[in-house]
Amino acid sequence: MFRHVAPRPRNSGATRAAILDAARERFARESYDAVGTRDICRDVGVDAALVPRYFGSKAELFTAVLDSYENGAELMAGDRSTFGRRVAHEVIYEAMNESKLRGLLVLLRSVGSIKAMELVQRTGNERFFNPFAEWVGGRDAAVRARLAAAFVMGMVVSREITGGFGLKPAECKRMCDRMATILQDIVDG
Amino acid sequence: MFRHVAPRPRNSGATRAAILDAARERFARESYDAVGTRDICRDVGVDAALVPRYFGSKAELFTAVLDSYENGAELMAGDRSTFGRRVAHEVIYEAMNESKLRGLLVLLRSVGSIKAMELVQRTGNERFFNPFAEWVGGRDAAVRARLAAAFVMGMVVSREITGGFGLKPAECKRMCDRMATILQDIVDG
DNA sequence: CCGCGTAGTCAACGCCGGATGATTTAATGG
DNA sequence: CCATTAAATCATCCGGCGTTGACTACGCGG
Repeated sequence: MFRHVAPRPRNSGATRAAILDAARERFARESYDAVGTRDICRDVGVDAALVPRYFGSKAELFTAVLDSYENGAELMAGDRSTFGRRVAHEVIYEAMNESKLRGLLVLLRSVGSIKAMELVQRTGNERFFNPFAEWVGGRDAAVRARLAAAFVMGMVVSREITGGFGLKPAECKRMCDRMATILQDIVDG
Repeated sequence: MFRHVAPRPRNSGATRAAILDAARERFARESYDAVGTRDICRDVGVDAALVPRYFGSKAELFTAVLDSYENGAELMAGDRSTFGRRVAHEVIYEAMNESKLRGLLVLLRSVGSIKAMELVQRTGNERFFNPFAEWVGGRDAAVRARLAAAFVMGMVVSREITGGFGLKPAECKRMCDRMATILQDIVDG
């Protein structure tokens, strides 16, 4: 047979990075259990045996993905006074595929798999909730961070469960406004 | 060998019900993908071949579980003016194992499995969001129902992801109060 | 241009999932 | 008390999973 595509140049570093990238994509769409190493490697065009070779195991690849997302930073980037509006808009209007909040998706898709939750819990606390609480600051920062983060995650989950919000554009706008207000109130104190 | 336990009396209806019950339990704790028919049937003490026999397939057993939960009703039962306090307390303090909100767990554990989401979407809309929106009532009922439900689900997810809230009792109480206020505000208009 | 080291593939393993059809076991009515 | 019928089990299939170790082929230094 003819070779129709250029063969990937042999470069272990680049290949490893490509696998990590494909894994980020996959794990943002489906849970740890649902994604197979064969799926990931098919996306890259390499053999599945490279996962244990480059990462040790599927679980370690997953934690590498978790570490690759600056989970907290994505929420915290930007002006503080527009936090509510910014995040609400992101959650409701932006396709999560290209959203800055995709790191959150990886986290919340783990709900339901004991295996995945074990891998996620440390990241969830150390890398997301704690930094976010610090950013929130003020009285009861941990509490308010919890509330705000939960609201964001809940909206995402709610949308995923029903495949979109099923609302008219005008309703969507009002929902966005209200979500923004609630979030901002929480963050402001 | 001796027989140590009394054999289950042969009754297809009761056995079917027992399997459904065990499945409710399992699917409230782990996702569709993570739970195997063998797990469920081991809980009951019967052979895994009974799942396809009595329910057709694992997927149909799962939808039977979804239908068995009166998802909306659990949120809506009780006095309207205490909705916020009631639900907040339920989410934050009650072990989800015996909570009336367990039906919700089954729904949100599906986030992460395309297979499960296909099975869940209709239930999510028809059996949860729509009735809840009707119960909420008033201006923008659908919007406000979405917001309230998302908040509840988010708090559950957030707690699961980090294995508890990691807050001091006093903080927990303040979080509960604030959550109650926000929820009540949404439901009130 | 050749050989050596390594990047990548390949075939296979062991395991576990859901499903199937034949077989055994228990309850029931005559 | 036996025959019939339904209930439950058993052995098995098929496919997919993550992982392994042996193999192949590329690319670079001499």
